[in-house]
Amino acid sequence: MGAMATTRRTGQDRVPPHPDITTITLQQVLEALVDPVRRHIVGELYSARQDLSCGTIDLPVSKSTATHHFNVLREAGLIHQYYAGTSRMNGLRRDEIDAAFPGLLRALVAGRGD
Amino acid sequence: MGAMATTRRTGQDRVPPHPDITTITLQQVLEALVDPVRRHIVGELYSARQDLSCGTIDLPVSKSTATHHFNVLREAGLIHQYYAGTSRMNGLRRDEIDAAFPGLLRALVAGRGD
DNA sequence: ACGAAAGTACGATGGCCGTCAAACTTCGAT
DNA sequence: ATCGAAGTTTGACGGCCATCGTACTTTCGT
Repeated sequence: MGAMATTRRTGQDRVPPHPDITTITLQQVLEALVDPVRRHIVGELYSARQDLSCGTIDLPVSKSTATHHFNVLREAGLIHQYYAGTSRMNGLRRDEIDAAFPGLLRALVAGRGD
Repeated sequence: MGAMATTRRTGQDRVPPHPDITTITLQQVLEALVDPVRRHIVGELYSARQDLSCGTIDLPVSKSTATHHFNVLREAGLIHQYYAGTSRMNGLRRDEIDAAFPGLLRALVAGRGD
């Protein structure tokens, strides 16, 4: 109602909160990575070795569900997200994950056959 | 009412089926190990370095639930089970797991802090 | 200024899974 | 032969989570 009374929210203001990786438990990581769709996302980011927008990774789910999965991954400290135009970019927090859970990421993405 | 017509079922006949480990997918393993109770069981077997009966591992759940968890672990190819008297023994299939999913077991049991 | 593109927010829904209690089975000991 | 110990089986229940459609927001081109 208040005609544009709210401050204009743009660009950087849209970036969601990212957790400190050291506060993440193994339990959280496993709950995030037990889902095949989310593990697929991580696998793509892992082999791409660069940030990817949500759209570039095609998933067997609707857009709203995809958003949900990216959110879970971010909240688990596994990816970082930021905006580039209308696209939301996603990057794997590889080094941090490796530091917090040595060997885990490699063991999971290596699990080819699934 | 065939008086004892059924063949007496004893000892070895009670051992449940164990899957060939190479038929197990990473997805199955993760679904098994995402549960904290089951991961605790695996952790105990891992550090004990010997077979343990269900009773020796104390769990924060009822006996029937414990049975359920051991079953899941067996069906996921992670443990083998056999009877010793009234006790059911459980052994970690460590070498087979390591062969099928290199580095996974170590990464998971190392996750101390949860 | 408009429209399309790329996601997001919000319920609603459906299925799966961890949990338990109660009744039962199997075995060892007395 | 009985009892107790150790698990199992079955059925029921509750909660969580992946999924979707719809409506909405932000940004970029034109």
